[in-house]
Amino acid sequence: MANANEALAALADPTRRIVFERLAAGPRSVGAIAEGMRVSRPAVSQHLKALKSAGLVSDTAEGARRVYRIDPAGLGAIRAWLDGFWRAQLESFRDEVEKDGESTR
Amino acid sequence: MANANEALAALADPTRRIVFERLAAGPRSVGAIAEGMRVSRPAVSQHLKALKSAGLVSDTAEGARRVYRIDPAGLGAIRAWLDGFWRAQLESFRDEVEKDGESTR
DNA sequence: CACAAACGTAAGTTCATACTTACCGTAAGC
DNA sequence: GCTTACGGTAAGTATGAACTTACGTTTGTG
Repeated sequence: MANANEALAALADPTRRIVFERLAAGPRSVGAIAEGMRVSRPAVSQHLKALKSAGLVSDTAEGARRVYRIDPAGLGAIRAWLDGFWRAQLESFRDEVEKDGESTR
Repeated sequence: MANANEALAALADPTRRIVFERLAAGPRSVGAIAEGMRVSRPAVSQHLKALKSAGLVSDTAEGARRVYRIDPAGLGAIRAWLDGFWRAQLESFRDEVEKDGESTR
């Protein structure tokens, strides 16, 4: 839980990113998240399960409803993974400065 | 090209992450990347195509071979997207301090 | 105590995509 | 001019996963 691999895989799905971005605005219940979305509420539940397993969200029982909020752990894992690449990349740059070649993007 | 969505989707695949991580060690040809991997060389080619479309790698023709290297643009897109969440999350934290509830991870 | 609301889960379907083999173009070596 | 590396692309297949509807469970309400 909260490893970069699973977190990246979880955020790959567009619908799941929408769910996640809605939670960025503040904690919400499942129904509130699903409201106005194009997928059914059970679908949102399944996405929340995946996000939770990836350490990206956490939930709290609040009576009959269940409030989800963003868990910084998952974000942190991705950020750490990313930072590793930044560093490696900088070193790699330093190793081979001055090298041309038409980069075909 | 180089938007966070596509970059995240590209890095979701485990095999593609391996390819990407190999490139983090330094620029390599397609054959060199595929060497020792469990998938065929054409598979690696297809993954490189996806990574390139996501702005995560760039390639250079070097005689008969084609050398791939990491493109910082894709990483930057993800990082920017991530930083937005960091900020939003901090504000959201500040808004509702002091709130208990057993967080069931 | 019955009914409604909120949510998770099971089962099944459908569509995406990661892989394979086969083929084709291009650059280098004899 | 042939033949051998190198790598991209086409076509076809199969596994996974993102949905749907249906159902069960818990809480709150009359």
